[in-house]
Amino acid sequence: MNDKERRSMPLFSIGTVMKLTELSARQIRYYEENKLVFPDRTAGNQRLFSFNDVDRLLEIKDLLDKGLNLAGIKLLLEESKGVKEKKVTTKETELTEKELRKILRNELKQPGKLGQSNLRQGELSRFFTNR
Amino acid sequence: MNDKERRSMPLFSIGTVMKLTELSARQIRYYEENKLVFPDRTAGNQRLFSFNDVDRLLEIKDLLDKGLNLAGIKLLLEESKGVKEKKVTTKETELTEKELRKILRNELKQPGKLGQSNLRQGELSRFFTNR
DNA sequence: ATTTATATGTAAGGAAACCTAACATCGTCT
DNA sequence: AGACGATGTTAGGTTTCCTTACATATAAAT
Repeated sequence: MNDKERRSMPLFSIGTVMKLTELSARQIRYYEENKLVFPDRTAGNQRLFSFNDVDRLLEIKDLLDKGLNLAGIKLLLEESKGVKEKKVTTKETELTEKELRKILRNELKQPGKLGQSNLRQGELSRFFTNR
Repeated sequence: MNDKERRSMPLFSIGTVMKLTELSARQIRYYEENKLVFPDRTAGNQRLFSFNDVDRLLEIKDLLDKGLNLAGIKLLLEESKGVKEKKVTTKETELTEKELRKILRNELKQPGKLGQSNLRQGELSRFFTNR
């Protein structure tokens, strides 16, 4: 079992994730609905989250606090996820990318804000795993 | 949040622990009943296990495979838990300790056996935490 | 060879946690 | 005012978990 596997193991119920991230169940499910996280499911269809999922949720929370909207966050997360898939940068994607720039310019002009959560982005996996 | 806290954080449902340890719910609850593990509880009385709890269960499983009984395992785990509390080694404790020796002598004479679980004792926390 | 004790399985009834879907609300942008 | 995005809340249903009790298999003691 390597580290990658460990961090993507489905371990946590939504209740535990709520405490870990201080997000509501509604929020977590809404982010999933918008393709920002992809928790596993039990045989009975209940969500099971991994360390990676929790980290991702903390990141989402952080970016929301900074004024981004979910569409922008999704693009950011996809982008950072690797420069792969560089092939078909369709018009559609181009538009949304332009949108992102606009959003970043428009919304990120009020820097700082506050946005302090119980756990910070990346902290969970740093704490619990070996890299 | 230090490492000790991390490892004792109540995180896992019994369902997750079952998969992690390959023990049945019955077994896990029975070990708790016999004071071998002490999982937390949610507000609604459902068990929540920490990394330490899971490690402990793996250790129990290992020792059971080696032929020890729960009483012996309990003594072993308490003993290794620190040489503190050395004060009142009551007659009662002495007897049970003598008992343990006997059990160890009697039952541990068939060494090896097999006892290979999915995860080995201590492995979980080694994998998931930084020490 | 019974009896006794230990460890585990299984079933029943109930409670907690979770699920989806729908509607409500609140703030921001147009 | 209206539309949209993000979240709250509620309802009805399902899954998971709880305790308790009884059954069983193996090993130990009588």
